[in-house]
Amino acid sequence: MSAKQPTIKEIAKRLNISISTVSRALHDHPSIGLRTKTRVKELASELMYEPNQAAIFFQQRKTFTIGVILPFLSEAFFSAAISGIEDVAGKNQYTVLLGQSRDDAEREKQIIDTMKKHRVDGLLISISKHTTSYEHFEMLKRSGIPLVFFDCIPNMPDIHYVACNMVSGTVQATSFLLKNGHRVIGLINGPEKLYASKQRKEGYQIAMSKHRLKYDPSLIVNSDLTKESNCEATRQLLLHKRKVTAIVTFNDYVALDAMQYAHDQNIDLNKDLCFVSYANLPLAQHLKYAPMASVEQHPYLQGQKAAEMLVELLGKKEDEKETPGSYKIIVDSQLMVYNI
Amino acid sequence: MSAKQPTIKEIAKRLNISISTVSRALHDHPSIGLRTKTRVKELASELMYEPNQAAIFFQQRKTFTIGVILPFLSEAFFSAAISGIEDVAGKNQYTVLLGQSRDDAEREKQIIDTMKKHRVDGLLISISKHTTSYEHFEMLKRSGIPLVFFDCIPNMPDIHYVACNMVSGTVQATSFLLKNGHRVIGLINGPEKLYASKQRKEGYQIAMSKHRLKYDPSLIVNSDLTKESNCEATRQLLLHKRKVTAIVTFNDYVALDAMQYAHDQNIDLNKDLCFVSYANLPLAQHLKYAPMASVEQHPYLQGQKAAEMLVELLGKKEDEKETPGSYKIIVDSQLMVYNI
DNA sequence: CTGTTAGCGCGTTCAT
DNA sequence: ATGAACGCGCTAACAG
Repeated sequence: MSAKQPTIKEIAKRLNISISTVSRALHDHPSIGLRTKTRVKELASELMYEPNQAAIFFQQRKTFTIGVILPFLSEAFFSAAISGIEDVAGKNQYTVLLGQSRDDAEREKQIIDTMKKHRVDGLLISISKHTTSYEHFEMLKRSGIPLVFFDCIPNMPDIHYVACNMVSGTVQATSFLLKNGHRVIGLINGPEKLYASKQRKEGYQIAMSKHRLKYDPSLIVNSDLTKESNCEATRQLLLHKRKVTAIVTFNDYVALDAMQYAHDQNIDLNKDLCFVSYANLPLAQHLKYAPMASVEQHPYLQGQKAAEMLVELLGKKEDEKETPGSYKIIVDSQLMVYNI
Repeated sequence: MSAKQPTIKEIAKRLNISISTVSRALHDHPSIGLRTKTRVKELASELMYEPNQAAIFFQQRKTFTIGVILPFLSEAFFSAAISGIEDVAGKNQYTVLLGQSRDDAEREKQIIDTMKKHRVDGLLISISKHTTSYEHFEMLKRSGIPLVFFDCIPNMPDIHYVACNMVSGTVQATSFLLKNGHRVIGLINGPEKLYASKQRKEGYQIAMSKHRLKYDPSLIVNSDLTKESNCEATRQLLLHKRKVTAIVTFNDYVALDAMQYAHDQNIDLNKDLCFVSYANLPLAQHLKYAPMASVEQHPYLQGQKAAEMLVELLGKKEDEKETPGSYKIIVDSQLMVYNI
C-alpha cells in the first residue's frame, strides 16, 4: 500500500532527464533552467519525494546526530540539561541520541560503543559516579569523535568541558551560613574521589579561612549518596563533640535525607540546624523540609553551552583540527536563598 | 593525527585480496580459508577496523534507530518510561532518538519531520496535550513508518498503542474514598477533550453508580493544568453548595497545587479534605502534603511494552505488513495507598 | 544549461 | 576458496 519512497532516480526517469539535473533542480542550483526546475519540483512534491538522509549522511560522512550520555534522566538536573542540549542541537540541524548510564561504568562504556557504531558526529557526556577508567574516552578522541563533558567531568588532560564552579558556589553557601552567625558548620560531601567533592571541600575551606576560622577536618564527612550513607553522615555530624548548627550537603537529595533524619531526632529544622544545599530539585515549595538556600547550577545553561561548544567543534572539524587545546566553560553557580 | 577509520577496502589492499573476501572473512563466511580469515581478522583488529554502520544502514535501508517523542522529560512519568524504552531498544540493537514536544503541537510536528528525515525505523509517541490535528501521524503511517503511541494517545482509528486503563484506576480511587465514608467527592479533571479526562470522568461515574449514588456533574471541574487553573478549580469545589470532603485530582501536580490552596484556606488536609491522585511524582515521602493514595500508572512498564510492540512491528515489516489491524495493550493501573 | 561518471562502504550475487 | 561486478541514493567533478 504505502508506496516506497521515491528517489531522484525515479523522478529523473519519469521526466526523461538525468539524475544530477534532478538533484541540482531540487537544490536550486543556479545553472538549472527555470522550466525544468519547476517540472522537477512539481513532480517531486507530487510524489512526496523526500531525500534519503541516510544516503546523504553516508556520503557526507556525517550523521547530524550527537550522542548524549548521562546518569539519570530522572534527576531534574539532567532533564533540564538535556532540554538545553536539544534546543541547541535542533537549531543546528542535529538530533539527539540518548543513553542513560545509570551511574554504571560498564553501561556507560557500552553506550559509547553503540554510539560510535552509529557514527554520531560528536558526544556530550556527564560521566557516571562510578567511572574510574577513562580509556573509552581516550579511544573516542583517537577515533576523532569530538567530545564535550558537562557537569560531571573526568580528571583527564586536554578535554573540552562545561561545568559549574562549585568552589565559588560552596564559598557562597558556607559564607551565607557564617554570616548568619553559624560557626560550627558540617559538610556532607560526596565520594572523596569525585571532582565535585573536591571542589566542595575546597570551597568550604576557602570560606572558613576567609572568615578567619580554623578548618576542622572532622566536620567534613563523606557519603556514598545512598540514603543509608546520607543518614549515617548526618548522625556523625550530630554526634560531633562541637555543636553543629548548620550543614552544607552535597546535593538536594542528600539534604532531604539528612533533614528527614534530623527531624526524626526531634531537631528543629532550619532553626537548631540549618541546611544549605545544591539545587537539583524542583518542587521546592512543595517539600516538607527545604534547605534555607541552595546553589543553583543552571543545568539548562550548562546543556546549552556544552552543545554549542560541540557544535562549534563539529563545524571546525572539516577545515582544520589543529586546535589540540581544550575548551572550558565555567558556568557561575549562585546561591539562591529561599524565602519560605 | 587520528587516522581516519579504515575500511574493508583498505584491508583488502594491504592484504592483496579482494574486498569481498575481506567482507566474508569478517563475517565468518564458511567458504573462507582459515588462513586468510585469521590474516584478515588480525589486520582488522590491528587497524581497529570498525564497520561503517552508516554505510550498512544505508544499504540495508534501516537505521536501527527509534524515535521517541514525549512532552517533558522533566516529568517523572516520562523519564521512567524512557528508561523502559531504552532498555528494550538496547536489547534489540536499537538506539533512541529523543525529542521533547514540550506540549507544543507545532514542535511535535517538527520533531516528527526531523525524525522522518533521519529515517528512524519506527516511532514511539506520547502526544502533546495540545495536539488536535493528527495529519502528521497519518502521514507517517502512509510513509510506512511504524508508530506506537503510549500513555497519551490520539483519538484515531487503527493505531497501535500502550496505555493505562485510567477508567479502572479512577474507579479504584473513587471507590477508595467512598469506602472511607466520603459522599461528596469532587473531581478536578484535565482539559475536556483529552482522552485521559474522559476516562477519569467515566471512572468517576462508574464508581458512583456502583455505590448507588447520584452523579452530580457540578462536582467535576476542568482545569487546563496551570497552577492558576488548578487553584481556581479547587476554589470552585470548596465553594460548592454541598460540602466536598474529598477530591480526586487529574494528576499529582494538580494535587499539589490544590492541596497548597486548600491548606492556605486553613483546611485540615487529608482530614477535612482528602485527596487522591495519579502518581507522576517521586519523593512522595518528602512532600509537605501528599495525597492519601495515588493511582500508579507503571511508566517503566508502559515504556517497555510500547518499545516491545514497536520492535515486533519492525521485525514483521520485512516479511509481510499484511496485518493492518492495531495492537493495543492496556496496562492495569492500581491504587497505591500511602501509609504516612 | 544539462548529461556522464565516479565514488562514498558495504553486502551480495554471479562467476571462476 | 576467492574475485569481479553491481547497487543502495545521492553529490560533485568533469564534460559538453
